[in-house]
Amino acid sequence: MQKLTAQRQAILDIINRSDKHWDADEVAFKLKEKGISIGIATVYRGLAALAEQGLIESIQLADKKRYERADKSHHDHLICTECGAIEEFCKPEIETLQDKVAAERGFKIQGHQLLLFGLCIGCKAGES
Amino acid sequence: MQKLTAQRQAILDIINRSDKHWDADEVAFKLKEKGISIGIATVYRGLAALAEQGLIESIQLADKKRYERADKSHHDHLICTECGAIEEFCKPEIETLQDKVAAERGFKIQGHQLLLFGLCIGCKAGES
DNA sequence: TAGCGAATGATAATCATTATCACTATCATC
DNA sequence: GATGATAGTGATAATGATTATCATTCGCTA
Repeated sequence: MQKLTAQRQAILDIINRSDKHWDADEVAFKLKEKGISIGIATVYRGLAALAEQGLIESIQLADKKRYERADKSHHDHLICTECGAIEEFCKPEIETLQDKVAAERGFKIQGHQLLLFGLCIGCKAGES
Repeated sequence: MQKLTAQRQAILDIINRSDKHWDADEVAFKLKEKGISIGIATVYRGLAALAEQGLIESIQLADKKRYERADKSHHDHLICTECGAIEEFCKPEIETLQDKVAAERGFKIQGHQLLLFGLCIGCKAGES
């Protein structure tokens, strides 16, 4: 049984207070900044536990995992390959089509991940 | 300028001859099996080069990259979280919606990745 | 108060991937 | 044919995110 310990509450608090997509290091740094001392392994375990309990959301990028607040409606992500900015979007029609695909194949969906890679409006403007 | 060296041709040949989704280790093992000796770093570089040239396709999973033949029409993937099987599907309507989302935000799409996670038909049947 | 399961923290280990570096192959040009 | 420029190779060290280990500690319940 997972526990919501003081350390995990501190992690949750940081993530809940912003719209950022945090990685483990950033969370650890923020904790240090706030004068809270938590081992890096505990940060990783805490993030995994919170995500498992549905208290935060996780997205898996190529190199690392990032976590964000869970109290938002479901959405997917646009990722700028130039500056790394992460934007969110919501397109229920896409989800509907995904469900249809899965149903056609007798596949029981547990989750999905849709990432769109490209240039955000700012980086597109700065392109040669 | 990228070159299609003998090593890279050997790698390409392996991938083109099957419908598997290969990771670097599997390719290296297959090469060894065929009596071809290629350094592991060269396998990684070869796979990256071939993908960059569009001769093979790459998909980024959570833990590692996998590569597959490029001479298939575009598709996305269903991944069984139980047995690791990778199925392919094609849903042009989803791509259209993705383009629409990007256009709405002035985002210039370079690529995308859509993964559906769940239980394949076999594993679903075997569930308790 | 004792005992149990879960969590913590420091640190070592893992694993895919990338960097380094000395050397080689290819190819155009002198 | 020699020379250079450029890219590739292979062995191996390094990187970086994450996970495992293990002794210790916390919060509970019997």
